[in-house]
Amino acid sequence: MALYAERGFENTTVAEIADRAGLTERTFFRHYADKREVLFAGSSHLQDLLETTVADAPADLAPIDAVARGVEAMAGVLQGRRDFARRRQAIIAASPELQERELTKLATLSAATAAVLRGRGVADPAASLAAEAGIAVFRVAFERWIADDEDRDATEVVRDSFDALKAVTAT
Amino acid sequence: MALYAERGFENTTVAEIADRAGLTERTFFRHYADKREVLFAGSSHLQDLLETTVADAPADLAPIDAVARGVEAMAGVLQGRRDFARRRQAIIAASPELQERELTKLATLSAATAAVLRGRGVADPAASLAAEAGIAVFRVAFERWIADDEDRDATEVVRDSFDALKAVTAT
DNA sequence: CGGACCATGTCAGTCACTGTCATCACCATA
DNA sequence: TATGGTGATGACAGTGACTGACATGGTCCG
Repeated sequence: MALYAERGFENTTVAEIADRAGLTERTFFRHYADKREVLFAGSSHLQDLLETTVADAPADLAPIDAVARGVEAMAGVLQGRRDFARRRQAIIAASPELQERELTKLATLSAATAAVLRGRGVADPAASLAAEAGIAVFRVAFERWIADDEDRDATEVVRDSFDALKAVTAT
Repeated sequence: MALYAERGFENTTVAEIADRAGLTERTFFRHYADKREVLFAGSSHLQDLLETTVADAPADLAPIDAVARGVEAMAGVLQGRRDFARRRQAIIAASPELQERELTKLATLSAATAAVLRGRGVADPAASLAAEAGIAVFRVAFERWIADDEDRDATEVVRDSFDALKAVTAT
C-alpha cells in the first residue's frame, strides 16, 4: 500500500513490491493471485461475516432486512478504521484496474448473499434482487461514510441508506 | 467472438485475432483498448439510449420509474437479438476477466444514470440508489431473459423484475 | 504537384504472470 | 542419529498483453 500510494498502482512493478518486502517476485505471486489482490486480501473476512450474519438473522425478518443486518455488521467492522479505509479507497479511486477488481469483490458479496437468502427459503428473483440492492446500499453508504466530514457512525450511515432505498423504491 | 467461442478467451491470443481479421496486432490495439473491449464495443450505444430515455422521461415520474423507462428501452434494443446475446454471454460466463469487465460496464451505466437523475433534480443518495437499483434489476432481468426457455418479451421481463424489486424493498 | 493527415505496418521493449526444477528448513519416524 | 516427507522459497526461462517510436502508403486539398 505504501508503494501504491507513493507512485500509483500502475507505476509500481511487482519486482519493487517484492524487493520492499524482501521477497522474490515469484514468491509474491504464490501469495497473491495477481498484483491487484494485495489490496483485497481482507475481503474474504468481511464476506464470512456478511454470510453468517444474514444466515443467523431471525427467520421472520424480511429478506431485505436480513441483508441489512449483514451490511450493518460489515459496517461495524469498518468502524474505527476510517483512516485506513480512506487511504485504501484513494488508491483504488486512482486506478481503473483496481476499481474493476473492487466491483468483482462486491459482486461476489452479492452472489454469496443471494445464496444465503435462498438457503433461508427466499425464491428468485427476490433473493438476487434483495442481495443486489443490499450491496448497492453498502457501496453508497461506504462512499458517504468516507466522504463525510464529521466522523459519523458507519452502521448509522448504512441504516440511513437502507431507509433511503426504501423511500426511493416506494412508488 | 468466433475465436473466443472456439477456444475460449484465455486461450486466444491477440495475434490470432489480428490474423483472422487480416490485421496487425498493433492495429488491433489501436481499435480496442485491450483484448476484452472487443466484446463490449456496442455498450456505449446502449448507454446513450439509457441516458436519453431517462433524461426525456416525464418530469413528474418518480426517479426509480424514470430509470425503469430507460432500462426498458435497453431491453427493447436487445429484443430480437437473443441468440447473439446468449452466445456472447456464454463467452463472458466462461471467463473471470470478461465478467470483471462487464461489471465495470454496468457500473458505468449506473454512474451515468445517477448523473442524469441529478440533472433531473434528484438529490443524493436517492439518485445513486435509484440508479444502482435500476441497473441491478437490469442485470437480474437480463439473466432471466436469457435463461428462459420460451422467448419472453425482454421489456416484459424487465417490468416484472422492477415489480419484484418494489415488493422486496417494501418491508 | 506538394504537403497535411490518417490508418496501418514494423520493431523493440516492458512487465505481469506461469511452469519447472533446485534448495532448504522443519518435523516425524525408524 | 539417519532418513524421508512436506512446505515455503529462490532461480530461471518463457509467453503474451500492451506501448512507444518511427516508417510507409493512401487520400484529400490547395
